[in-house]
Amino acid sequence: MTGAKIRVLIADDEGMIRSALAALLRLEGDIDVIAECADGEQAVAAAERLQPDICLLDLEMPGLDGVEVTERLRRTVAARCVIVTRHARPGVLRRALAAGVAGFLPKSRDAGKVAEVIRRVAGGARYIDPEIAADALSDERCPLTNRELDVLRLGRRGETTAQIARALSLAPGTVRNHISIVLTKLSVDTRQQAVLVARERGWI
Amino acid sequence: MTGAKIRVLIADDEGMIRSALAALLRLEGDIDVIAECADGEQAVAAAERLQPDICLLDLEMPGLDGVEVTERLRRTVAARCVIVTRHARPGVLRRALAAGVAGFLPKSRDAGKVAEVIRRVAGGARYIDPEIAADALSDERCPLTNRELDVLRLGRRGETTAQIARALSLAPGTVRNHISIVLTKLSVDTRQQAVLVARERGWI
DNA sequence: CCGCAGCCGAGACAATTGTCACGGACCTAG
DNA sequence: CTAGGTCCGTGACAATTGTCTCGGCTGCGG
Repeated sequence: MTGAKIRVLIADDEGMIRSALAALLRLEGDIDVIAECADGEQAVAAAERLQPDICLLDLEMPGLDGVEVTERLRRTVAARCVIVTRHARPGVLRRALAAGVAGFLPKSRDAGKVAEVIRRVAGGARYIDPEIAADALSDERCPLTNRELDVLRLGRRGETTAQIARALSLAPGTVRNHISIVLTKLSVDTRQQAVLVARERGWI
Repeated sequence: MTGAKIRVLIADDEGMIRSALAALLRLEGDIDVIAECADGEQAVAAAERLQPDICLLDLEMPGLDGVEVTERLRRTVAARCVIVTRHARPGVLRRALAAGVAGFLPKSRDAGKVAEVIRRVAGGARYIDPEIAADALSDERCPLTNRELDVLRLGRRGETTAQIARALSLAPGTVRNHISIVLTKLSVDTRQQAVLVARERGWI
């Protein structure tokens, strides 16, 4: 034998994929799944307690998302984090890299890839999905200003102008003005479309 | 041995879960995964060609969704369909049952459950997730009329009234009227919120 | 100090969206 | 057949949203 197994923590809010990945990884001789978590808080708590080698984190989770978990763990746990996500966009990748993740894999890839990435990352290398990385290089930065992002975020769920204005202590006219600029910058006609585009690109 | 293996077709647009489920099912001695499809159209084509015993269909897929695939196959293929979904709401279950699905399983369940459900359904029984079934009994029906659903669906992505009206060959006023009634029925203030609520409850 | 550029905030105006009252078509019970 | 119900379509009106122009503030390089 070549040494201890790689100790892996898995966090994903969707039970079916969490258990499926865990089952497949357990079939690998060199990997030991030591924890399965359904949300970010659980993942942080379990990681601090068990000190895994690798954390395999879903990006979209209630409470803390995968990148936020990575940030929390950076100071307290030596584990290297791999982010798995269904919405693999350049903006998301940038955010993940800034948080110090060691691996980034979209869920469109084959499940077998997961074990491969875990091995590479455990060996000290980083693994960034090449396709998303290429997109990230050829893609421009978010053209929206902070205030514009605030307004867009507050309007994410169809909130009315008046509600957004109250939440930010602004005149309604100002909110409409910001939104108008957003619509121009993203070349769309309604705030709902703006929200979709911004989400799509990982800006909100 | 007890007979031929159960021939299963899998359709899910998310590669990771599709391949993970396929890999796990292949480990079962009595199940044979004969096709993996990434969308509804592929699933229909493959099912008509291969005549599987069971179709394991994700609900959320581009193009045809799982329920629509079930409807298409009802006349041409003897396969029994199992729907797997991440948004398991009573409305969705009702729609699935109306289409004649034989199994309904939310993705929050353990991956091991999938093989169990496939066996039961292949044996002629139906399997409906008990928790969702209970919800469906105690929950009210969609109060929206067909036309109102049309309008809401066409406006799903923030389309403008004029676009919806053109798509349905209606006067803009009519579209606004339908939307107004929808807003009243769902007690919300904007069409975007109406879309969110309707999606949440599985009505669109 | 000045000019300049970018961002924020605001109000006036125009366009779009939401509300209301109405008429016609269809079905069903009496 | 007739009354009462529901659904669809429509236009007039009101409310909200989007566009435009403006002024104040800050930071930066002459």
